[in-house]
Amino acid sequence: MPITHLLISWYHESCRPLPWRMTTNPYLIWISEVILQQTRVDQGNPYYQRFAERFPTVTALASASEADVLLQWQGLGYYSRARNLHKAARTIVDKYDCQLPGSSAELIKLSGIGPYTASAVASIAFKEPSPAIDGNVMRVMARYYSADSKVNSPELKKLCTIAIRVMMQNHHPGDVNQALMELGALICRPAAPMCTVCPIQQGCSSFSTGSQSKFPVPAQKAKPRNRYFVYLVLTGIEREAPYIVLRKRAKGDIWQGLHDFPLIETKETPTDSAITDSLLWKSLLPTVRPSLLHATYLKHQLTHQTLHCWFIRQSTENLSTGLNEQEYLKIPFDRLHHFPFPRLIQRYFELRRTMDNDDAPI
DNA sequence: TTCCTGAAAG
DNA sequence: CTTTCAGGAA
Repeated sequence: MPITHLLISWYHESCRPLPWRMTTNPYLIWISEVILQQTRVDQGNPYYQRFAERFPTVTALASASEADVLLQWQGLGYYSRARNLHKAARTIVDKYDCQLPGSSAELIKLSGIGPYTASAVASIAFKEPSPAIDGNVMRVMARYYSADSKVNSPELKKLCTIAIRVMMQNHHPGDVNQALMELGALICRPAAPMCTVCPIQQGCSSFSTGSQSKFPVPAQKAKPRNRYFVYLVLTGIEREAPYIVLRKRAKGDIWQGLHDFPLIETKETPTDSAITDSLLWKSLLPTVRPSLLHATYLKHQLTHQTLHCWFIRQSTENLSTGLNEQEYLKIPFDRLHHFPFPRLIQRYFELRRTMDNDDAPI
């Protein structure tokens, strides 16, 4: 029995009944692929369900505001995926007559669709024989061929492309792509692969020499840089309603389009005097003396940055001057759930709720 | 190179 | 408990 047959038979018997496998709707297949980029199935699944319900068509997605889309995406990370999804939906409505383009060559022109997603969608939705090569697939192939090229290298991608094209000659391209990804997720896992139940064990070079753990050869990883954030958590009461001051994050840095608090960033571990010296503190609270010792500290790890964050609570009664209302938003507590926040800020809110363990959400 | 998070590993 | 890891596009 040829290896590809064994793989595809295994896939048809053992594939998980995931919601996006229950549809032939190219739009929903696209959504699921974007959500699953850099995201595990268990984490992405509930997001897919809610997203598909809230935005059932390209038109629905294109009609929504970016903030609405980000709100649905809140907590998933890599928020550019949500912004790009929204942008691409508008392109599809404006330039493609509300229909998802039917080839990988056209799909790849859309925001947020790269070689992997273009091939995945085109192969699954349109039967195009285009290999979809992600980290899972590269791991499977590197082990199968004991390939020395590093993960993500052009060499390894080329090897994958050629081998998978051959597999697609006698099988549904979407099944071949999904079978390889499913094998990588369920059997040929990063650690402790389950070679004893692997459908393509008999052809696997690494298995034959017991060298599974040597492949794929890892790429070198960059070291994260440290950043130091001092957040001012300003609360007050206006017209009997408690509010908190938020700031929408701008372009050119992390979390763009999401919300956090007025921020003092320092180059090194902040000191109380560094805070009083900052422009923001001098303009808002020149008579108040900050204490980092009494601030809430949270550490937050991103791919390329380690954030060290202190949260200083102040009542806005102490404010010397008015806030710039263009930049800073006074938001009543009961409207906070309309705003998308990064996980760090959600964690801060959760922490406050636990510490106060009473009525106030802040 | 840069973007984020939750699960896994230590 | 803290740190590392997995996962594509621009």
